[in-house]
Amino acid sequence: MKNNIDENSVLRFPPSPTGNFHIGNAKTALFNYFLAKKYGAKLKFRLEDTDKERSKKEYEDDIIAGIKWLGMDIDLSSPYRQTEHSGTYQKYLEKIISEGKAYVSKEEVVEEGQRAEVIRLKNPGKEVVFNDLIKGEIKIDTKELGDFVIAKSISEPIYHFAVVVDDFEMGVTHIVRGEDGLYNTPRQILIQEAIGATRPVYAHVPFLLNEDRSKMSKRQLGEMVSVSYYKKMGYLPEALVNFLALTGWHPDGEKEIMSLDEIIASFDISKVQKGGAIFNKEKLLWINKEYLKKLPRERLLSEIRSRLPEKYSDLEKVEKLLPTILDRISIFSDVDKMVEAGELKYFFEKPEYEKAGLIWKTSSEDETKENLKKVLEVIGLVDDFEFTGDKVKEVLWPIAEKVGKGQILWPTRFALSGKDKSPDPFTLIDILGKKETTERLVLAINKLT
RNA sequence: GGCUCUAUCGUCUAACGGUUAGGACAUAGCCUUCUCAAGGCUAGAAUCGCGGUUCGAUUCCGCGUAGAGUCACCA
Repeated sequence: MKNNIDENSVLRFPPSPTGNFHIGNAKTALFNYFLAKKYGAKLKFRLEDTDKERSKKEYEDDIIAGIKWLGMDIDLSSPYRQTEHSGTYQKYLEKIISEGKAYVSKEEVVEEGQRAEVIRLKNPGKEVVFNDLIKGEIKIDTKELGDFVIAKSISEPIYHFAVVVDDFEMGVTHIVRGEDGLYNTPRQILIQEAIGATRPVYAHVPFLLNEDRSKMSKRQLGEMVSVSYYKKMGYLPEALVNFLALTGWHPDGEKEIMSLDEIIASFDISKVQKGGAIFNKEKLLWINKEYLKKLPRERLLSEIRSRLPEKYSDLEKVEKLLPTILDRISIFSDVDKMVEAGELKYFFEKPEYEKAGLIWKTSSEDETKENLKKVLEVIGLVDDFEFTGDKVKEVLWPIAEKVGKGQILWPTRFALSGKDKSPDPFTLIDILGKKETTERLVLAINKLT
């Protein structure tokens, strides 16, 4: 289906500031953004803040911060606020009432808070048909809707009416929104026809789903539904954008790691999947790691250092440690986990351990002591000024091969780390340096009798 | 329940009506290794069911089935 989007088109992103920026909302915002950028169309930002009870400034700020963080270059300086256009709604309401297309209706008050009078649209009761860019032709019979309510009073339009008026006033030509809007579309089309608005082109983007295929919810996924969570957890926004683009859409080739520009260039709304997609967090993690690998060293260093405690601040050491850390993290908050698990501690201070840990499974205490002495001796032969893990490996490896690699390498590594699991001894030696390595070996030897 | 939408490996997805149904994540195994991580290689894994149309259906149509969404004086 032709989407007819060009540089004269107007798209929109209209969140209501009644909650934190939802990841599903970010997905539709992104799809709008890809389209706007690709075709040079406008993307207007609107705040649907008519619900005064639930709308909050903090949510508005959260949404704006999220848009910026994701790297969407949208003009956020003067959003169209529904609360600033009440006069406009009233004008249209009065117009269609006077034309007999809507009317003030007397209501029976059943519940508390119900109005005795509301405004209803005179529903022609026809079948509404529209072509959705993603879903295809949709036919819905509006008869059962009856004369539905469009405003609580002449100055209080309800959502559907406000949206239609806003889109018309803003010159919106393409509405790309979440799938939940699909069923709202026919009644909005009816309102459009009543006020004499032109019909925009629709595209309904499928949901992001929970594991059980229900709509992604805070109830099931907690904080994971909020964009701010990903920032907090140290995901890279580029990775999130790449991931979100890939849920429900796929480029022509098999390349999945794509820059924003590449996504924009190849994005095609007609190829968006019709069904929802379960949020695959493992894949997101993998994508993030791919982006991490490509990150400039300086940036990596500063992000990681900012997550290390004060006592691990030795710059030279952290620089040496960088590849080791990078191998073990997918997101920056994994650094926090490493710190908590004590996986970094032994790089900065001497480890504490029981001597039994030093002994390789097929070895004895005596043998271990002898082997460590041997290691110490050999390491002593490597010149101070060319002391690196590789140099040590050159001299130690032949011995390890002769005596048994487990016999030599396990106690060496354990003496340096005090851990069953750690990077290999040469990496440790490289990071620790000659003096510290020697000291730790001596301590280990002295533990053994 | 009415209405609407959806249906390819566990997950995200490719495939003008003609492919040994492709890729990625995850999983398993192997390699590399003293351990862990990373990396490399390999493997298993799918067209929801039944009918039709067609020389030929993952693809088109119908009916089932399953799932989701929606049925406000919320947005």
